[in-house]
Amino acid sequence: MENGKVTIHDIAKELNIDSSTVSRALSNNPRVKQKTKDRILEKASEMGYQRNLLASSLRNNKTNTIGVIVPRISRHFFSSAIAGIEETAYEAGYNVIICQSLEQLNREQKIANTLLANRVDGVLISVSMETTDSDYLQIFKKNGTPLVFFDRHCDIPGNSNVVIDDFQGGFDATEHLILQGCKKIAHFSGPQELEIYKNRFKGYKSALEKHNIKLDSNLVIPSKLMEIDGIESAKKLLSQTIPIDGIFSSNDTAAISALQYLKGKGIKIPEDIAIVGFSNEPISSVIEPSLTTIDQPGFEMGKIAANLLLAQINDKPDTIVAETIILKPVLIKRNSSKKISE
Amino acid sequence: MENGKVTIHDIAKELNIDSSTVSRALSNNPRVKQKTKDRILEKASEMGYQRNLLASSLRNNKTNTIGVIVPRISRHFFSSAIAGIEETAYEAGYNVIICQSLEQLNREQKIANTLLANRVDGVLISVSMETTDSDYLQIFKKNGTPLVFFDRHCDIPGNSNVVIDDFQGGFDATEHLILQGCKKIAHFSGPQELEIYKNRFKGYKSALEKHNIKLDSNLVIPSKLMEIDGIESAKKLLSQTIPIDGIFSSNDTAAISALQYLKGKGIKIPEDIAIVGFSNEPISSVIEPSLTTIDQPGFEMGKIAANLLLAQINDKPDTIVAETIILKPVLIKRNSSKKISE
DNA sequence: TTTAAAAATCCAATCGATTGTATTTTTATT
DNA sequence: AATAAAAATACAATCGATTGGATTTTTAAA
Repeated sequence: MENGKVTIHDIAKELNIDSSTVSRALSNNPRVKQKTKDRILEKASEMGYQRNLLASSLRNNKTNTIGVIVPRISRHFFSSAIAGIEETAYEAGYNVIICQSLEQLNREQKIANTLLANRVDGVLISVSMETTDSDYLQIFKKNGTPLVFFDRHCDIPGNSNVVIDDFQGGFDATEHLILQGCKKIAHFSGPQELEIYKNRFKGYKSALEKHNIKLDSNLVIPSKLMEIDGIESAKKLLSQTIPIDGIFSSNDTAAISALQYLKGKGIKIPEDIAIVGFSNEPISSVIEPSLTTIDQPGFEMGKIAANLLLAQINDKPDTIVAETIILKPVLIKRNSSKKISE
Repeated sequence: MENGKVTIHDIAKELNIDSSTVSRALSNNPRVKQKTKDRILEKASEMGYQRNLLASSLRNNKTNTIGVIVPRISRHFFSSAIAGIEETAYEAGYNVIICQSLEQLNREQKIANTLLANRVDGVLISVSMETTDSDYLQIFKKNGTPLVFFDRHCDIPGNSNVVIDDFQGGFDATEHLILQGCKKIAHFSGPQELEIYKNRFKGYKSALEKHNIKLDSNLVIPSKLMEIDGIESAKKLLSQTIPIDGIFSSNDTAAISALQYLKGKGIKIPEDIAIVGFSNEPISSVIEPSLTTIDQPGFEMGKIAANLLLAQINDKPDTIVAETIILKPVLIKRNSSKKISE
């Protein structure tokens, strides 16, 4: 009371009954008579009672909370995924704790520990660019806390993932450029330790191969695909004096900054160089020329991932089966790659 | 142990000592001999011990966690503010729970209750567009939980706020249009129950007055300033047959969708109609023509708001003084308003 | 060696809600 | 009215960490 918080004991004292009866009344347990329930409920609201979830969770060994770790909440794909996660979780009576690693491994590790210390019932994660070593994630298995990857996943046996078909996405993006007439297609690749970037690169290679274009490793520029990296990669390409006519970037961020840089250098997009990105960030439809890209269904991925996680939380530990759900990517054709009018 | 979670009692049993000694050792209490501490610490890490923060917080009546409620995490301004909040909070040893109201009052209320039930030590809030009645926020005072507003605030006596000078921002935006030669300036206004939109509107009126332009209430279009509202508002303006030559929108979202709509209608921006937005979302620098807008220092606001909140958390309840910190807005001149080359 | 002081450790209550078991009260039956 | 059955409520332990006070052990001084 003094600290402003009313407990079931305060209510019990006021009504001269036992706190266990109050507890049962508040959770509508049939062991309490309706008349008593009414008295308790009224007194509770009169006193401004609010259940202490810390005590409740401690006793029940369940927090009804799931944690979400993403690189950054400001990225449209991730905020869409979070929206999907929240919708699913709220419907099932779960709360969601959102955390961002800011692409830093050490932050990601700290967050994971904090979530576990707070005894979340499960965690959804899309790992940072630095998470090339996923050993630390073993702690989830040790703790018996379900973990589900979405989008940026690690290849951990026995773990569930929700991803899009990155290989197909990379293939479609690259083939699209080829069909538009590009012969010398560069690729902005992300950290190859991450499955998604590895697979997008594989898709790129496969499309080239299909169309009998030889892979030129000088045209593959690895980076972390940040804004600055797009510019640096574009510079590098220009300095190489190999005349390229297309770029497939593993994300929109780098594609957009490269596009702006190249435009500033007087290079015509798409006439001189066609560009395709990946993710379909909102900015990609606004920039001029608008950016051709691969759409990732963030909201849907979030919902599916949350459903998978909730299933694991409610299943018995032995019953859990690892699932990997692969969604289809969709090529969004815009002006940055329009060499041929259809 | 069976559920995978090691407790201090498990460690105590292993070492044949009391759990209170383990607890003290883990928090480096001088009452425990160094040699014992070493044994305990080693055993703890060997067993994979992790402090149960639920139990700890319950006992200490402190969670070292603050809650943040924003309309949407995907808005650049808010994610910047969150970054500032997190930086400040982490440095001070606090965790942050991020929640989004999605501009819905009932969601905002639920979130507030959940945060209180989870016994966060304090809350930072930027209210939804629907929060025209802030009565429910009284629960924070009743609970003794510090609450600090940032950006979208309510006028609650005794509460601290961190805002920018919205009046000045509205004034600067409008005067800028006037100085560019606009005579008929429309205004997209937000919900007038929210202080920020009221003040931006006041700034608009004041600038008109200063330059002897009569306010035409037909040119003031109220809405929730969502993407769709920008388009609807633009349509409405065009249908009125009053020839306008400038628009000051209370946010970038509506400004941008209006700009795109008008462009689609063959109207030249800025030659026919000049546009100024508010917030400096990243997209505003990419769109063509780039959008003149008012920059809001989100990161800085987040840091200041978090510092205010932390001070309140650590102060004695009687010592708390309500503060309202007003930051200066900055006009970012871009092409959407460039009628006169300087 | 005795004894006081200091250091180290243990005991037990507490935080607030939950729940199995025990007890009391009410209702129904004879 | 007596008694069994059922309903309602009370008691007490528990979840895991913390902490004031009591007890034991160690160290130092006499």
